[in-house]
Amino acid sequence: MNLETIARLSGVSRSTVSRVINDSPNVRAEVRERVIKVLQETNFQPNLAARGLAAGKTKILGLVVPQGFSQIFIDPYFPLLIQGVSSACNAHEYALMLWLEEPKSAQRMIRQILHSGMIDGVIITSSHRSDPVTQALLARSFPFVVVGRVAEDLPASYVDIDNVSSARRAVEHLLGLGRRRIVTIAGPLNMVAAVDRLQGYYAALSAARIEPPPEWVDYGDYTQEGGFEAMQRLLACQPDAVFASSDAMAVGAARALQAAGITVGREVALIGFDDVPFASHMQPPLTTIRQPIEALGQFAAEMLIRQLRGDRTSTPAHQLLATELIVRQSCGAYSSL
Amino acid sequence: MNLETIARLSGVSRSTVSRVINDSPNVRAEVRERVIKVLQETNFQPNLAARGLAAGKTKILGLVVPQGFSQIFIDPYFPLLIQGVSSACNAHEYALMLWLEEPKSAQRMIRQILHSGMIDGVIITSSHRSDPVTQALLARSFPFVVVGRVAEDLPASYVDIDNVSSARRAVEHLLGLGRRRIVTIAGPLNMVAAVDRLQGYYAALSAARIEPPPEWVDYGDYTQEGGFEAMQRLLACQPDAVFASSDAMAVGAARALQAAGITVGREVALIGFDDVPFASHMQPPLTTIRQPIEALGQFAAEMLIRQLRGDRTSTPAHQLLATELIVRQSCGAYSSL
DNA sequence: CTGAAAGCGCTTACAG
DNA sequence: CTGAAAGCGCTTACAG
Repeated sequence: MNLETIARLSGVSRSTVSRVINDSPNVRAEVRERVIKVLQETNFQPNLAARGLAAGKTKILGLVVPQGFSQIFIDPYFPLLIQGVSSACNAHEYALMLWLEEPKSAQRMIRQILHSGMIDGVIITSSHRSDPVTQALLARSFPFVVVGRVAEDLPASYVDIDNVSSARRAVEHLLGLGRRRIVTIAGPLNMVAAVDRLQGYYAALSAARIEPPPEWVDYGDYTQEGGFEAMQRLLACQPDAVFASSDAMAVGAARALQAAGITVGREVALIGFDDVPFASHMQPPLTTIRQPIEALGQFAAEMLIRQLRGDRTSTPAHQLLATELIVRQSCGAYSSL
Repeated sequence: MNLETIARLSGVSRSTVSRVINDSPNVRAEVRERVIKVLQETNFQPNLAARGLAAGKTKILGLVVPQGFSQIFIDPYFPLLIQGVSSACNAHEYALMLWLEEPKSAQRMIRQILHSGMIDGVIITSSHRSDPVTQALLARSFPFVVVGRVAEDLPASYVDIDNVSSARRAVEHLLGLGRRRIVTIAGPLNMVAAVDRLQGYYAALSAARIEPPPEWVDYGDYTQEGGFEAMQRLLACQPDAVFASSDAMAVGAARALQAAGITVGREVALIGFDDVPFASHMQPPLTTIRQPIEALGQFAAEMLIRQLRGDRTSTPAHQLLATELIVRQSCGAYSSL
């Protein structure tokens, strides 16, 4: 079953069938209808390999998931993101290829993406100047979109949440509950999101005319252990609230607080960031900021598809999605219940 | 950069380069070496679209994830499975395409898989006789492997755990702890795994010369709510132990028990199945059976690749992987601690 | 063991 | 608006 067959069945040339399939305007309406009818009757699917070869377009998108990501299995970030990308692909008749980065496979992955002639564009979920994948994509001006904000001077489109204002909102919630000695466990500052969340923390305190001493800020690596250790150090500040910039670190912090005989939600209010499923099952359930992960994937795919349709030289697009404050018991808002 | 270029650089014909790339034996050793050297120097990647068109092979595998799957996000089954498939693909130089089933997209997905000329073979993660995807694959004898046992009379290769013996092991653990009134919450019996786990339950009791009355067996839909409701009904049997055939249902069961004032791990021992991350965070932590999910994905991909290399008419292969009993507090083994 | 040539199924200037 | 023809980059009988 190929174009030639469809052409014969509908009494036109192969070229015309191709035009109909690709929505070219240069087809007479009645001819178009005739061909479309045959197309539907035969349930025809053009051979993507041939199309890829002839036109340089395959209607296949790639998604690159960095290494560490898929290892944090308590966190459904990765499946939700895939879900979003996949549903956008479905909606736009694209197919999806997936690469989970492995230690030694980056070079081959780059080859497969850039030189296989198989992929129209790619979504990557982390990007910094030294990232070899980003490098390669930029060097060949291969179309791509990043999930997560990138440095200003990298000419790349991205989709992200507004980490600054989301973190600010979290801290403002604590302020609204009367908390004043609010410390924070920030993430690794080589990650853009970590920097932004810390900035949001400062912004909220500053607006409340609170100037946090340097000791109020400690750092973790986004893991429970990191949160636990940071919290132990922060206890010396005698905080009445903690903003942890990931739920995982909040879990660790809660453990450290409990170990010190402090009741979370009463003596110390605790707020996280992400809203992983486990957050609602903690004791006490964790107040946190929910990211629209699936939507991030969806918007990234749609941004990429738009970029593939239009001219590639257009200015990089940036899109920030809204987050949601999820109030549970750990911040003490319901402590009287 | 194409075969022609490589041919010129190494002083041979395009055909010979192709033979070297595809490990054809019909190349003189010194010529082969010369070509390989150029290949490495240029970091050449053959155009997969062209190869797909010419040879009908692309070195791309497909993975189909059924709908409900990706919605159970507390369960890392899906990311782990992808991880396994992906790492096998990396090891064998295959690339991976992914489809998450959506309500209306099955037909297009089938078209993309079967008729796009893009995919050498596909891994599907559920399969029953009426499944349209399975139907289509069988009808066209498209190469595929199933994760999860399929009915005897379906000529399909599969990888699975041994659900019967794993469930039996779980129930034997309860028996070994002196429990005798062991009830079970089975899964939906239209799922092969649910039937098998129930059979394992019967086998263990039968070997212990216990004949469970029909009331001891109730059913859930693998969700927490289902487990909660089933447990409420089972309370009338005055059980001293419960085998829930999924962790999610075990969580629901624990809640129902606690609501009835029963201490899990003391008055009633509880054991689950799956070992989702949440299992270890429950109160009390859940004893359960751990599945080697990542290995399932890996073995499925390798089985498929083997099938693609060999003749397709060989007998379907079946492979069962071992599970592990993870003993925590919910079964009461440590209740004296 | 090696090369020239046909062909895989599309798209797309080009000519009409 | 439509068709004949070239060409995308490979693989693979075929001939030597």
